[in-house]
Amino acid sequence: MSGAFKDAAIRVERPAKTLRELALDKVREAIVNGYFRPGDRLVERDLCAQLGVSRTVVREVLRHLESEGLVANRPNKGPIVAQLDIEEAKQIYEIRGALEGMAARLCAERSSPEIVAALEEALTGIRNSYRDNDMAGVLANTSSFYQTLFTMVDRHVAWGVVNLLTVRINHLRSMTIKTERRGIEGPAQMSKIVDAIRRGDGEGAYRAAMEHVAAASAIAEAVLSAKKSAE
Amino acid sequence: MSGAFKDAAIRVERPAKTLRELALDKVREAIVNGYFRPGDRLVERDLCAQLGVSRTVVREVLRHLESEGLVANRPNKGPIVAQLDIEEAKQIYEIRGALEGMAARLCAERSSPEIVAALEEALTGIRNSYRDNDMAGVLANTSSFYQTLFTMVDRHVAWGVVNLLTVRINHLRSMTIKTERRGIEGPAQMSKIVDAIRRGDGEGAYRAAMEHVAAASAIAEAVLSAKKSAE
DNA sequence: AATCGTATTATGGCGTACCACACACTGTAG
DNA sequence: CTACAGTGTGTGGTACGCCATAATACGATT
Repeated sequence: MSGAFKDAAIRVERPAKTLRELALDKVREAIVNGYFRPGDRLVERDLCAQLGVSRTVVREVLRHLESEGLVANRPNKGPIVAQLDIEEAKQIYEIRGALEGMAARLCAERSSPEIVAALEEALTGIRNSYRDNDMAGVLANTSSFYQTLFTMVDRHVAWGVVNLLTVRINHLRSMTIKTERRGIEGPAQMSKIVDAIRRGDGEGAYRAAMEHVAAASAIAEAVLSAKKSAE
Repeated sequence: MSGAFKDAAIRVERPAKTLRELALDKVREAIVNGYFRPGDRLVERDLCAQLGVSRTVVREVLRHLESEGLVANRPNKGPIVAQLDIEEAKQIYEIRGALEGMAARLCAERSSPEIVAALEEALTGIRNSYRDNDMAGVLANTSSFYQTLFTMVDRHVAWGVVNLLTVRINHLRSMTIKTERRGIEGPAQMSKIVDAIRRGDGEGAYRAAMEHVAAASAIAEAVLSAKKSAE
């Protein structure tokens, strides 16, 4: 074997993302970070102009986002940015709890220094972002923490599900993490997860993960109902 | 108020499914029941002819199925029917276990005669379908059983997730239910779930649901590896 | 004859133009 | 003041064309 080629390490790494994928990312990002607000209409031809692509592409993007739950399609009236009602949000948190709990348990059961180290690295990232008041960083590192939880035990499908659901509550997440004391409690709860994993305590890791999500859910519910009554 | 119109009881019941939705259902069905086999190419222009719709519609349908995981898109080569590898199937079963277990626990915790009755009705449907050797009926009624489990406690989002994942393993399901003795063991396991719910035993319902899925997963794994080695 | 370069084909990616239909709005006539 | 017709906006859907790329077939050169 000629050594250098036995793995694909030198592959040219095609940036050949199709226009459709680029547009998809743009619009999704625009929705999750609030450029388009829930209830806003997404007029195809307007999007064409804003994105600089054709209607064909825009339509495919809208379909895709629809199946992700970020966009709602009203028959004969066109797509709008999906509204998140409180009931749905609670269910999403509940599902995340079940799946993240499952992943945490698996991590604990096959606990290893690598897993613990990777999780602690993400956790440090979160603490640093809080310290620097970098809320976008907090979100990113939190995602990274959970991604580690799932991928360390090769649960890519479950991670995909969690990721899919998470984008739908993204603006909620960005509100919960700004809550008073969350900068201390959040990392503390995650630290409990890591501790349980370190000592191989599956049940403890499961419960700790559930509790963390439950706390986030409670805050989200409070925020959401506060916002609702303010309208 | 003019009385007869105050509720929408006589509403025309929108036949207003768009062409796109019809086409989507057709293609999805064609994939899950094996008309298109894993690995088959899905040539856009051919599908246009077969479905009698335009390329725009076909493309949107393919994108949608891609995000459902039923279709895989190879860059610059076009879409094929997704191949299901054994690892992914196991993960899907695992997730179903976590979510169905969660739903079963919730049903048990707020146990009511309605819930039990609805579940038993679905269970009877399964038994009858087995008796009549109606395998399509078994699948439909099994879905119905789980749908009841989720919707009785208003977990529509979780049901959506399970449903989404289930279509990806549909042909596996149709193989597992044909397995010897499954016609007896399957309903027996589900009956244990209902029993636990009836007596309000959340933990028992959770475990029974997990066990049922685990059994299905084991059979699926056996079937899949047998098929693999046969190739 | 084997190999290498080139033409062809198949197909996806993308854009444009067009029509039909549903809905909201608006101004006008009764 | 209301009913209604006209109008504009926007989606649903179709047809067609162009370009880029991958695979294959074919032909030329050594």
